[in-house]
Amino acid sequence: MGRIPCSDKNGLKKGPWTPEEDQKLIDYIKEHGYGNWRTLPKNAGLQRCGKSCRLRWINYLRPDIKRGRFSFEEEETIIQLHTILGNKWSAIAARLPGRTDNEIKNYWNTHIRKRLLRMGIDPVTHSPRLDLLDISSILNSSMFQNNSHLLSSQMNLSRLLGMQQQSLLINPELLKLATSLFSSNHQLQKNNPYLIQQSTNFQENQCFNNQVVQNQMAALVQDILPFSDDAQLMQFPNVEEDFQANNNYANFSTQNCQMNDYYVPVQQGSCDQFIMDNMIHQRQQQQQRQRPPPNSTTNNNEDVRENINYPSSMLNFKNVDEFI
DNA sequence: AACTGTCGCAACCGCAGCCCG
DNA sequence: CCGGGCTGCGGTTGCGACAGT
Repeated sequence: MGRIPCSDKNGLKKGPWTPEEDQKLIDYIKEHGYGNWRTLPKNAGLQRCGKSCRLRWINYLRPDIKRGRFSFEEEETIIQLHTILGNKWSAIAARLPGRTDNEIKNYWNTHIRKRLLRMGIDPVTHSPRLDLLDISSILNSSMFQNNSHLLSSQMNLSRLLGMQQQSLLINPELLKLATSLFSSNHQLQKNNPYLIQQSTNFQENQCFNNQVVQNQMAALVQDILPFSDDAQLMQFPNVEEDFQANNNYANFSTQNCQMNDYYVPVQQGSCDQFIMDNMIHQRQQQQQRQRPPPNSTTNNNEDVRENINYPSSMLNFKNVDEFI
């Protein structure tokens, strides 16, 4: 595998490493440790450049390398970290013991990225991609009918869109984005069996989905009217309060929300997003316990993965600085 | 069986940033 | 401050494996 070996100007070998070369590098580093990659190949008796030696060691020969397929938890972690860090593969790898930046990068490009695209999620922004839904069908949608405060949000947005009709017509991309965000709640429920169908609490999901849409709508309004007071017309209710009151989720602190192994201090205004993230995390853990054991067949695991739709909140982190 | 297209991944390339004289 | 050397990172390449026809 890899490129055809070829010698460069300095007569150094390139291309795939042979087992003999690997052994030489391993033996040398075991005895002397690594460091000064420039002089290492010469000292180790290798016809390679230091860069190539370093890459081989870091990505393949290191004893703590974890080989094999990424676990579901690792996959989730990669997506979450990518939301925060972007293509900072080395930073992501630092939080995944035994995995290299190269491996994570390859896995992202060959698996996760494609899956997100299939789900209609932009792998770069982690937001729903623009679609071609008609605004009228969205505004007439019944998605908000059972939720009074969301209905008022809808009315506010309708008013807003009316006021901004001209600019939206001028900028069709914004119009598409608006329709996309309105439709995302419906799509979440329709296309997200992972999240919705396996839950025992529909109200909980409804609350979560509404929050996702509200957050995105709020962001959209800021995009549409970044310098206008009209943006203030969009007054989204505090779902966190509503949620805690109705569902007794007292274990979610408004000051510190646990995310995986991190305790993340967050600002009051954005904690609701973390609460939703936490809900998803707990639900995932619950579902994880219900999944087949890891030694079940690869095909089964693959089938499970291929049917997974990642919750939107998983792809929508806030308080990046605090998390890092 | 032969051909073609696609996928996965190891390895390379170029650049940016850091360090040191 | 400046320039050269070194390291590390992210993007890209290209081959082998595999699936589809």
